[in-house]
Amino acid sequence: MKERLEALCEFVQNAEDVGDLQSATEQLRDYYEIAHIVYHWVNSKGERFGAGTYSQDWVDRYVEKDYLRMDPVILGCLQRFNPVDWKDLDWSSRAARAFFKEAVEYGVGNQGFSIPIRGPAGQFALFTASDNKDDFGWASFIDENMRDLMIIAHEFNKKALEFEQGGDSAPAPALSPRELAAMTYLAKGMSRAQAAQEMDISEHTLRVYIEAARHKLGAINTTHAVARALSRGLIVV
Amino acid sequence: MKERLEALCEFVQNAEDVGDLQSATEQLRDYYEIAHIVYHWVNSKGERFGAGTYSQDWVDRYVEKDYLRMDPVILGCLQRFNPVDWKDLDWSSRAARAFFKEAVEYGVGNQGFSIPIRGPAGQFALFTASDNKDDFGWASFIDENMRDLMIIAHEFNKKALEFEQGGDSAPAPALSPRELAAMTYLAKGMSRAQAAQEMDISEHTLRVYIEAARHKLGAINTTHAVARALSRGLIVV
DNA sequence: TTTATCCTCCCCCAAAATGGTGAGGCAAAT
DNA sequence: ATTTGCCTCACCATTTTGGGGGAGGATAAA
Repeated sequence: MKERLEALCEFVQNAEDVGDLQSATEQLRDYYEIAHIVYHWVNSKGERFGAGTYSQDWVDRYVEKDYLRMDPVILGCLQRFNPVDWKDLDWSSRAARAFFKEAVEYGVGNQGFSIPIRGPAGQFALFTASDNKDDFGWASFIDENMRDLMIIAHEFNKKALEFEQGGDSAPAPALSPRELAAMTYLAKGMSRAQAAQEMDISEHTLRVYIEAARHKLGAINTTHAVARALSRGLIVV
Repeated sequence: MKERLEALCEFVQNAEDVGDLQSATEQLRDYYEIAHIVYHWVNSKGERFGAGTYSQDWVDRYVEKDYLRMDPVILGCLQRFNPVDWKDLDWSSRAARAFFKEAVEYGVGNQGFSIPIRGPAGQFALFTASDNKDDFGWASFIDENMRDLMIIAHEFNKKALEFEQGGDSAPAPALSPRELAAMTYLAKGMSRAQAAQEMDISEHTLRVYIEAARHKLGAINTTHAVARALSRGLIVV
């Protein structure tokens, strides 16, 4: 059985387009003998992609109702690091319970397990397995397969990132040390005067760095430059 | 052997303080028979913690020289999603090569493998294994153990997050939709006037959002607020 | 139902940031 | 050896932000 999983991992690794990922989710679902496997991600431009085995009806419904903005699975995972069982999410609001009821009606399954994955520049993805099982059966399934699922989720995400970067590769301009320092201090909320004092240079000089960084980053003002430097992982606050 | 690994995973899971994580890195190093295992992380407040087997001399040297700001491993992983072999990083600059040379002299090892891990609220961590090996030996070590290392890294991070949240829970200030929109437009480089136009509200109203966001985020100016919103993953540009 | 949060609008004025232009010394890379 | 990039300093007028105040209506949770 493990060999089959290896093969599936390789299948994901060799995927050449989103269709292959779609196919991979179907194979995984069959392999695990559960209701659904879904992977979807949001790239740094806020565009969404998905591959999974949910029925088209449910996907349409989901998009139509803009459930993404209230789905407790999404909201919960956005604030979490570790994989989460759907049972542990916040279903307290009326809207959330109605949503869950509807999801079950559409065949999503009454049990679910979602793995959040984050990349640089705000990339966020979710890998989900769901099924109809009782609590005990689901718990033992998760216990047994969680780690494999995490590895597979990782493979999916690697691919998703490849596809994204294939689209347009931002060469990530390098900033000089002083420029980085300037950006860092500004990101910490210092004024130019304060940052200049911290760096022990004149405010005029500091401005030169800021402007240089702005140009390199293609930013139109300081806030924009700091945002880009952060997004691209050039500085850490 | 696998059982031993399981035991180590459990050891990490049962860690009660940073000292236990430290001890875990030592056991992992011995288990894998390599030079070093290091885990270090930056929490949402920008504080750094670490647990690992590097010599105190090297750690002191690293802090003293503020190598964090130029270490190609850190810089590279901040821009990456997937685990990376040190060989694949950017060592082109003179400073980077000098740094590497020095690191080797301090016994860090000439080969390394680092796994970047991201959590919500801008949490960022790095799990690193390093050793002295030739390219082939290292490659086969990585090939064989990468997945286990990823799982272990995940366990470390789970613990680190627990400790952080245990210390003092930063309640993760939630911004309202309009506040988020305002932050997003500002992060894109728009002026208040432009953002207001984009949101189809008066500039005065926009200012209310910006100030509300500033206060919620504990930021002292707009740039700071945008930086925090980005760091904490509240907005994506 | 009450309470809380959000959304929207308005005033004034001081302080800070921006944009454009210019210039010299120094180190590294080609 | 020449070019390129980095670090440092300066002035001007204009635009943008920041800080303080106050107020009404809608919506949603408790």
